Amino acid sequence: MPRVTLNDVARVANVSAITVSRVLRHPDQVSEEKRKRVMAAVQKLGYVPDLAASRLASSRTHMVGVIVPTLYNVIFADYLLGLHEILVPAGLQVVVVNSRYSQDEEEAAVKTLIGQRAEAIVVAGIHHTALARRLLARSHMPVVETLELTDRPLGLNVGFSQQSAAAEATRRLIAGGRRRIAFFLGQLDDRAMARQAGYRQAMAEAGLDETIVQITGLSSVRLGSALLSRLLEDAALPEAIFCIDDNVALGVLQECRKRQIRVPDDVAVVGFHDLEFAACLSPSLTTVATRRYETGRVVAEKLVDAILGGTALKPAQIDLGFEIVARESG
Amino acid sequence: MPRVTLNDVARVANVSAITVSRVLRHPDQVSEEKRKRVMAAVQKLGYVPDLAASRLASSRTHMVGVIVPTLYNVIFADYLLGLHEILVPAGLQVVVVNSRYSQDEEEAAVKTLIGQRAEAIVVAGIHHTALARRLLARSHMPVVETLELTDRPLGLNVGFSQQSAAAEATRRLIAGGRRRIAFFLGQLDDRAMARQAGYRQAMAEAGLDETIVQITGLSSVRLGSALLSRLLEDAALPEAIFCIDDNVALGVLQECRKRQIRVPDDVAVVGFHDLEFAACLSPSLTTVATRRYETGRVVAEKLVDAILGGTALKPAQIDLGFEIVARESG
DNA sequence: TTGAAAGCGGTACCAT
DNA sequence: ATGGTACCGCTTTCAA
Repeated sequence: MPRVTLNDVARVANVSAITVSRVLRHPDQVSEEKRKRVMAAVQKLGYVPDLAASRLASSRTHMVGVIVPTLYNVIFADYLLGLHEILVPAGLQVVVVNSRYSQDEEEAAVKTLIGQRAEAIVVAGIHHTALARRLLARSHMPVVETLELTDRPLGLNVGFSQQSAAAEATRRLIAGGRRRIAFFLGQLDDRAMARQAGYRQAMAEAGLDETIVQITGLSSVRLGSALLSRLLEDAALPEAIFCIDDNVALGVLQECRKRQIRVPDDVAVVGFHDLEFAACLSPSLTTVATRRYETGRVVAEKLVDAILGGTALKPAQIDLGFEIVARESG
Repeated sequence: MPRVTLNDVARVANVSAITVSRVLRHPDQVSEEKRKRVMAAVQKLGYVPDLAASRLASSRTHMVGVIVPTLYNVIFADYLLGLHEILVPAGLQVVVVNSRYSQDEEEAAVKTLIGQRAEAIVVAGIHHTALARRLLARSHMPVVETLELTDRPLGLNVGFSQQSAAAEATRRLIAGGRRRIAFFLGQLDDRAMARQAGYRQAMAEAGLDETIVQITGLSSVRLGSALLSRLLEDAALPEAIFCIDDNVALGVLQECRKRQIRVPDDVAVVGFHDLEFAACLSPSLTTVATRRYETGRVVAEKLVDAILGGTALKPAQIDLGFEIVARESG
């Protein structure tokens, strides 16, 4: 199946190859007559330019690579939307690669994106394999690490302190008079680890004992339900439960309902992320609002400046912060 | 910033360029001594092959393009996971492009993917612009349409009948003695339209009046809550509410709780998709289970056969069906 | 096992 | 405004 090439179009339109190329990229540099002939030929043949050839000749790919650990979590959808909304209108394509919470898959993704000669790489998180770090550092391309803060950024770093956010939320519960506060989580990925550290820090500051309940697995509503059941198997109900995220918190709320446990009277429940449903649950969910969408936008704006301006991305750290949103659940 | 090329590696390793290429792709065809020298040079220089050049020379891209309308809906995460799990081990890269529920953006995505010379295109849905259809038909590449069934498939078609599923769920409510049944939805995308048609069909069959409440927007928990509030502004509570999906259903359940409306005693609530949380809500949610993950796997298996086997994708229609899951809510 | 040369499909550069 | 030519970085012959 012979593919339609620039030369095929040129032959049909009876012009040179370069003229076809110009019609497609700078139509105003070509006379109207030839332009029409070329466009007609393009239509007729169903010609679509080969981006690999274009990239090889021009060394432009118009492509930004974005590595995320999962697509199961709405927070990444928010974040990708923010990136998308700025990059696409600027003529840059967003290529999403899923690393499935594996540093090795992340390394593979980095190789792929460098191999594709992406014009920038945006990666969620700050922990990478040594080789991935080395490749990114050498790649001479703009690199952005997001959603956490790091002391040794590879380039730009936009996010917030997961640990401070968790510590702050825990301190608030303590200030509200709750003493026995449990921390519920699923898998211990980087961000979960940072939040757990924040919880432990706040508990230690107040001289309180930790209660950490973990069942490995992606965070989910079902997981929240299971975590509460697990805890109640061999312990009394705590005064508060701080959940790794809102999905888990929703599961806890459902399980409380099933067991006739009153929230917040019997137990306070706090989530993380302020997903869209948090405000309209009954009771509404107290949580930590994070700025995923803004993160995407800020990153994208910096990248557009750097890529289209042809300047290097200035290394910097941008802390977008977080906010504790107090609602009915605790 | 001069990029490291195959020739740079060859020079450092003191071999020819083609030998470096062989070491990277067919290591067993090269003597151990040279192989070691080459690998050392690759490491030292941080060489990453240019995929555009490779593609141009070999006409293989190892890339499958997948177009989805949104990343906000977990059903697409399930579906992508199924695709991922088969394609990646087979050495094929999954490139996800978001069309944001726009046929024009879908057409742009098709152009991009054809331009990238993806080895196959998988698109969610069966409605496309005329040009997108034409380009796909001409592209000579395997094309798969998913998650719905169509009479005129472009190639392979894997999914289920959204309309039948919705009609079936509605009939079940009717059979349970419910008469005044409302249908709640957000935006009227293709799949929403098909489900609405199923609801109307079942209501018409039974000679019942329709009550359709719509507020444009992505489906969400908040939307479900708003839809019930809207309905109750100028109508009595119906006997049942069939929601466009489980998120909306969850919103309805929360709003019911807030208003002290008992489910299923006062009103039955039915969702769509059987998302992970449906089973552990209280009351648990009756819904229509759909097979997103299996869809992804089946599609991927067929593609692997076609691409690696070098055979054309046999046009066919695969109906994966659906299942009504009766739980406490209705 | 190894290498030289041609060429994949475009674009940059320089003429005309 | 238009075209000729070299070349982007790699792989595919084909020969040695």
